[in-house]
Amino acid sequence: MKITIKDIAKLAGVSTATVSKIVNNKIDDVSDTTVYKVRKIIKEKNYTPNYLARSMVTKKTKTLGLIIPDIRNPFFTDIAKGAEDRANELGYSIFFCNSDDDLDKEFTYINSLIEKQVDGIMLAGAAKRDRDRERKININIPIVAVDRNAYYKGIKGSIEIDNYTGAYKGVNHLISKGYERIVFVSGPLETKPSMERLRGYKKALKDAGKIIDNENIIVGTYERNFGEKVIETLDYSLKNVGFFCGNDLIAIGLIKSLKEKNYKVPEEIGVVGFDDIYISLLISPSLTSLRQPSYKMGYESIELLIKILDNNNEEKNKKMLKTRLIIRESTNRINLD
Amino acid sequence: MKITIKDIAKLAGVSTATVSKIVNNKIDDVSDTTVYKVRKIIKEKNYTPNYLARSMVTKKTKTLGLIIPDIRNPFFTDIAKGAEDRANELGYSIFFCNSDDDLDKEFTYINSLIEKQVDGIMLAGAAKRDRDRERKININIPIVAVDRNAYYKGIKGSIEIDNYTGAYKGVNHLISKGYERIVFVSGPLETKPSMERLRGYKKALKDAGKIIDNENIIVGTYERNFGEKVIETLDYSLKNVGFFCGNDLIAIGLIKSLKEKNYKVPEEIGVVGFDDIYISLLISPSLTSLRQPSYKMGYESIELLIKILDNNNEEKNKKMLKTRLIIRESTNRINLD
DNA sequence: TTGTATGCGTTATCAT
DNA sequence: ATGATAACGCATACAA
Repeated sequence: MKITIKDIAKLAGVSTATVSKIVNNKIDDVSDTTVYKVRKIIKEKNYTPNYLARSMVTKKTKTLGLIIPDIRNPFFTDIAKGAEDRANELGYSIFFCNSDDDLDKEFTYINSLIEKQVDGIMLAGAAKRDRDRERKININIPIVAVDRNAYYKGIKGSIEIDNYTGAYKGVNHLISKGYERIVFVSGPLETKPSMERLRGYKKALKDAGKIIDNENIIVGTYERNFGEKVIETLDYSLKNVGFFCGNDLIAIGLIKSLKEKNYKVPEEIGVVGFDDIYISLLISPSLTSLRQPSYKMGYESIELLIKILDNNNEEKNKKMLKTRLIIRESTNRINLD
Repeated sequence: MKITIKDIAKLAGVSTATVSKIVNNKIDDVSDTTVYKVRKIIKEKNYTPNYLARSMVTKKTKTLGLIIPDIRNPFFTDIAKGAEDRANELGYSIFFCNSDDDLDKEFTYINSLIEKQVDGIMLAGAAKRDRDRERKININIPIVAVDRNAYYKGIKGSIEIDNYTGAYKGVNHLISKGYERIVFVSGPLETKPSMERLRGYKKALKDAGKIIDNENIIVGTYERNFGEKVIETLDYSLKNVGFFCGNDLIAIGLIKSLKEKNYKVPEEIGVVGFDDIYISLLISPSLTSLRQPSYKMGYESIELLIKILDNNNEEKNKKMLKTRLIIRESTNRINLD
């Protein structure tokens, strides 16, 4: 039988109200002696409050939901780790949900999280969105969107990456390395990151005096599998082509297929990824990529979410973090300019 | 204001008791007409029960805890994914915890999970254990141990891998490929998997008529970093050496350092990993490894845990899964035998 | 400074 | 077949 506040009250010869105050540190008008006495008994009896009962009356569960599209993508794993660490530091627990990039599954999870009365949700949304359906869902708890876009009513803040500048830097790097045709192997254009990267890609081409050709924009999913298949779909020569990829998984798949076809990377073909997941360092040739502060994104998203919950959110609830170009072997050839 | 069972009762002109019965499908002695009437109103009003209140009285939260050592290791990521999928299918939510292979952190998480009244815990324990301290913790909910060993009182079942046979197969493969000196680069020997693999390693050597030399057993952590440093510590020639590694991360680090020192893998040196994480396919040379059914381990652990919760656990609560040797480039040389 | 009483939303027991 | 009511463990408004 678990010990309750009543037991403590009886043992201490005080009321449950007094014990409750002491447990919650609202001891402004409780005498030092009773505080001492009760604390001692609490310690002795190893009493811990029942969270469920507490939540019933406070309407707060100290619990958050975390929804990410793909736990197998190290980028999201890092986000999750950052989120978990910060939540833990602030005394929150996290319900963990994997949407598999499926909006319906995301809906289901959101409902289930609301039923379980989480205080808030941190969401990296599924790729394909549906503005109308999302708007219809009645969400009365705050959501912080991270990385991906979403349209729920509950969204009260977001942590993003400067994808536009990141893409610009990556494409520009390929151009400066003398690759002639620059191909963008994009993730789903429904996602804001992809849209922004496309913008950056176009701007970089434009600034370099290159023409933008739709033939050079290939759209697929954020999966390695897509990267592996991509060259099969191209009907032009891959001589001196620079590939700018939507993420590292795509780039890794692409490099794999290029090697199998005996293309030389980086001599003939350059490849740039996005995310800088740790595998990118390990493959051969190692991958030039745009490093995202993924752990930080998770960490700060939870921080923002809890700040919103505490209503200390006078500051703006939108934050944009920077990327950094990490140059490795996959583009490291002598500049032909 | 959220709608409650009382509201439904009032609208239907029945008691909350009746509504409760219908909500929980205990309708043996409720008339069809009231069932129909109440169900209709529930649907109209979009009523969902308050889980906290329900849990207060049923003492069940339909919530589980999942503790793993390292979310950044794809092996555990896969376990987590399997766990989440099965929990979701069975109507449970998962609190997700990362112990960073730190026993103290594991303790803290277990306490916090118990406070949050999870129904059970699935645990892949931190590497270093402390039998005495573990035994002292009073745990009144079932724990299923997966992969790693642990000594808590609450442990009611386990899902393991046949590490002994796996190691035997891996070492035997190296021997059959003609590598002369077989070195075991082990993870922490406090973990049962490492102990079992050591047993398998020794048995394979013995069966091949080789002597067991402690100089050939290097112990470290399950991290890539350890693998990268390992050859620095060896003072014998690496000519024709076969490395059997405690996991793939170690093997990947080892291969990286071997390449940097211009050793030829697999011609001069063979490397076998353990886990077969997906990166092993992508590095160069690709890694021969022992595939573990990691997703399945997570999936079945949750299944077992919930079975124990439901008291349908007449079957034995211990299961041992098999490994499979996946041969790739890192050992693929012409047999010198 | 302390205690009493009520309510949070549900399930379960026992009458009716 | 249905309903009244206690109980779960706590926080809080208000009274003392």
